[in-house]
Amino acid sequence: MPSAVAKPAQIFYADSVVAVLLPLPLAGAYDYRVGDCPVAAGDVVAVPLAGRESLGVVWGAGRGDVAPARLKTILRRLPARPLPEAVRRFVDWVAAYTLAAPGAVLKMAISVPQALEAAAMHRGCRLSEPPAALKMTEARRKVLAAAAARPPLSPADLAREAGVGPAVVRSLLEAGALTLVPMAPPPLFEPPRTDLPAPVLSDGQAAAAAQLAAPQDFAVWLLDGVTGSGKTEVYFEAVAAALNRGRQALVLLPEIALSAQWLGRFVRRFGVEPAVWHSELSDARRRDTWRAVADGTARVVVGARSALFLPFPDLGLIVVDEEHDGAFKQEEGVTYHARDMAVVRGRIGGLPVVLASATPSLETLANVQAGRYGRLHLPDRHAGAALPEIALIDLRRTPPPRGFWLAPPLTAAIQETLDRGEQAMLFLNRRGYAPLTLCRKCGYRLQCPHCTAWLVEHRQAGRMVCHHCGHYVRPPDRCPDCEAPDSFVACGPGVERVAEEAIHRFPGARVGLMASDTVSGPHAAAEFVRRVADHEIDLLVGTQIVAKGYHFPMLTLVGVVDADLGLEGGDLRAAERTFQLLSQVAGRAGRAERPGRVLLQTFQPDHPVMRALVAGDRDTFIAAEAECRRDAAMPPFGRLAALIVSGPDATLLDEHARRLARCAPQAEGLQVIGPAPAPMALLRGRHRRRFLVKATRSVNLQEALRQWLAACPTKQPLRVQVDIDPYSFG
DNA sequence: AGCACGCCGACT
DNA sequence: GTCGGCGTGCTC
Repeated sequence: MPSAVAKPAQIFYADSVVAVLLPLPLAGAYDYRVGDCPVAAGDVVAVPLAGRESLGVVWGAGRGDVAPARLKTILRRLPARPLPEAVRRFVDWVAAYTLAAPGAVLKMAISVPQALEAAAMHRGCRLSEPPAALKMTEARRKVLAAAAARPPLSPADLAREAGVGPAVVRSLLEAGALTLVPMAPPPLFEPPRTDLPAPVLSDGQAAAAAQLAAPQDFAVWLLDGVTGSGKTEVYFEAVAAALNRGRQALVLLPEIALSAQWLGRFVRRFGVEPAVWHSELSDARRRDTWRAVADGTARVVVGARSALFLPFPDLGLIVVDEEHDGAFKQEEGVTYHARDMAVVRGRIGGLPVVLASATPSLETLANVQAGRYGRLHLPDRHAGAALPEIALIDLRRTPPPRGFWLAPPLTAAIQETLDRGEQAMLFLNRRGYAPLTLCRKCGYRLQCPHCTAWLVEHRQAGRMVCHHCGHYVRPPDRCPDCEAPDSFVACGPGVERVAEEAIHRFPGARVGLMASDTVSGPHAAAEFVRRVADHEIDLLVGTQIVAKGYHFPMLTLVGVVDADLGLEGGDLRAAERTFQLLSQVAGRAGRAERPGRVLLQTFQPDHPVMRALVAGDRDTFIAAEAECRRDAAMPPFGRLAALIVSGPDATLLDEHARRLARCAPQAEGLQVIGPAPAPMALLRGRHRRRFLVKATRSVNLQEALRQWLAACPTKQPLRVQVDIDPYSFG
């Protein structure tokens, strides 16, 4: 169903009434009268709102449910490109699906107010008639020569080109030897080149690439291949094909800040950097990137989940890499799953969507089985590299020495690896020094005042930190409860403690610690990755950020300190997620010609996850998981929504939760469980209760929830948050 | 999301 | 007697 057939946009003239969607959490679009300037759907406009001015987007004809006397008139049309129809339909669809206010979803699409105003005028330096008495210097000569040889450049660029300081250009402008003339802004993104030599693909890769590169309307493909099988090269060919058809392409990655290696691969294939989109962009960069996407000069965007809401006028491909990754689920504000919404965006835009993973989600595999998605399988590691050998260390039989966390078989393997001059990695998905700190006299634990959580000691930072709200305190000198001095003792390992142990056990080795709080920001991460790649680090200790996408040729041993960690807590997806995470970590070991080895420390060597990892038998494990979910009518075989009610006062909250329970929907195929304390019963100072709503696939879950919430409205300061398809719940 | 309106405590 | 705290409610 191609939607590329452009309908001529309806134009609304003076005095007609249009609906304008405002980027606010309102129930719907507001009607406004059109002023002297005609507008069309998608136009960005400024409108009066409660005595102020707000931006908004013309959404269509007015709804006519507000008295004409109350209507206000659109103030002006902004010079931004109109929001494409596909994006507007996408906003409506996401709002209806997630039960978010349409305006709240629109806000994600026009989150860059400065991008909507006229672009600042760019000025370039051009040679003018030199004044008679211009004092000539070497630096000035260089600048004038540079200016003569080129089209106008900005003063800063001209100075750089001439190899002089900016003051020289300024003085020449003041002297009148150079004048500023208006110029087109320099392009921020060069068009990617598709004519560079593509890497040599294996037969399997080539077949998959050919399938993806073929012209197609909406279709979803699972690109299923083990770590190192060359999925990236394959989807790059799909990107190249989209570019050759004159379309834009979007690649979603779970952790954009950390993928300097990914960018390097892109540059090698396409000769230029793609446009990058994530939350840490500077305001100016964000504004310029948004505009470049809207006007089509950004041909390829790589970004985190929010890039899905960029105003692509001509999107021709979406790739979701590591599609199983939980980071695609947005949990705050509008709760949506970027992988699922990518599929929706593809359907609306009539374009193919590629979901790539070595360990696809059960949801995606179920869609493959049902025939909704196609599957392209890459069975082998590229260039004949062997898959790592995975073995278990049974902590019941070979425990570490008292007070240590690395068992003898693991330390022996690390020593061998280091002796061979290779690198090893220790993985533990737990930040800080120890997960638990308590008073050895009275058992007192330091708790976060705003959350249901203990404070975690971060020894490097000298703080006790809450991992949920960021609250921290200095470690107290004496127990706040029994006042015993220096009585706190760390229980269990965090990465800092494992790093400490590694330094102690392997005195000659250069140990590097990588966690999201020890390498802050993209630059620090890139520098750390470079040090590992250049073998300035022998033994790498890290949390899950080391599991994502890096590949270090000399890294041949991966030790998982606590493979059981993710299995605690009885979460629906605990086993699936542990399998995915440990598979991904294991994939860090050995590539190219050096075989890798993975050792998992576990107390549960018979657990299906451990057995599947050792046997390399993903499919049997997934089939068993799927069977459990089917029996329990849980996703992807049934539908699920979570309703979190929160408020500062627990008593008022419980009262309202009981009220909600009384008017809970009762329907065939629909079951409401709760209220129960939410997994974080206190978060950032708000108490939380949760309902789970289970439904069969035939039930209109959104409609049932809408009616429920309408029948039992929630008043400030209480709040309800709806989470359709919740991802994690204890 | 802002912003005004409105009703109860510490100051000129 | 006022200034101001933020709870509540509205914006076409």
